[in-house]
Amino acid sequence: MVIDGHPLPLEPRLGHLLKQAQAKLARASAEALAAHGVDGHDLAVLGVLCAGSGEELSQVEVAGRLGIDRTTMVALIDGLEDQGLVRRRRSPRDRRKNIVEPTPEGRDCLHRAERARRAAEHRFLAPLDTETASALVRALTLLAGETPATAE
Amino acid sequence: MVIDGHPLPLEPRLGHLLKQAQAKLARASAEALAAHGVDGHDLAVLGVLCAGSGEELSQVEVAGRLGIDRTTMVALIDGLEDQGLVRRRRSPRDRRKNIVEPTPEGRDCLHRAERARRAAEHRFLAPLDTETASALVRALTLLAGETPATAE
DNA sequence: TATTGTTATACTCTATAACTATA
DNA sequence: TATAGTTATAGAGTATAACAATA
Repeated sequence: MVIDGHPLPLEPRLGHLLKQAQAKLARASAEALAAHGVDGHDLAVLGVLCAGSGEELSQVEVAGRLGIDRTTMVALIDGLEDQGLVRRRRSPRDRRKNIVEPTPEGRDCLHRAERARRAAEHRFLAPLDTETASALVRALTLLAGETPATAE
Repeated sequence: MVIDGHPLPLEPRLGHLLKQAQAKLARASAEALAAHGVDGHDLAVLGVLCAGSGEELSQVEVAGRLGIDRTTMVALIDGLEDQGLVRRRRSPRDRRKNIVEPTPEGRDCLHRAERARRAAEHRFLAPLDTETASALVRALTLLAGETPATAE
């Protein structure tokens, strides 16, 4: 990183670049989402709840789809429920499960906040031309994926 | 993220991709560096100390070049000094400053660990062809940079 | 016995405040 | 008064352990 005019101390490190780029986008997204009263995790949960084919999702199922822990999900749903964006109800078929459903307000919030997030992402990508931006997404998708287990 | 066969819940989010890619590379680098008894921060400090034109660097100067806090630097240097990889000595010209110098062991460690880190980075980039990989680095460099202040 | 929701706990990482010695 | 090094503290974020209810 260049600090007050010092030259780059090392050849650019991919790890640093990824970290800085991620942090910068995260800041921009957080700023864009703040106006809608949600953060990235909230938005992801709402997205999962509203994306599906109307199937009922429990807390662990939402957590599983987002790759976060079920213990983390509790506070997340608490916050969304306090804001009236989702509702919990016991599943009649398996009384251990909390079915989590978006409210109309939740669906509305999702649409507005998701638009804001996309706009922030678009602004973030503005330094790149369209082809470079999609090449970036393609490359990151390849790199972020699970490494296939090698036969050893 | 795809969890046990579920389809992608949302269109791929750039933020998630960046985070996952960064985390995956960080894990691979940490694993590669562990054999040399250092982590990424240690390596970065050694790199700054050994990169220069022989100029003496104090703790704050190293911290400034790496964009980390001077309070974080203390424990970092402590660890490196305990391992015999760097030495502290008071600057005779400004007795507030600790000049931090790499030992021969530190230089040796840097070279070996840096080679291991580069190899891990290379393996991480293996899913991409050479042109795509350099395009990725170029794109990330553009994106990670300071956003020029807009005239508003 | 295993799973779901929940709470409490611990642990990492980093940011802030404050102290000392020097300038 | 400002800076360098240091320590202690606090906060966010996340992982682990344990418990009650239910399967």
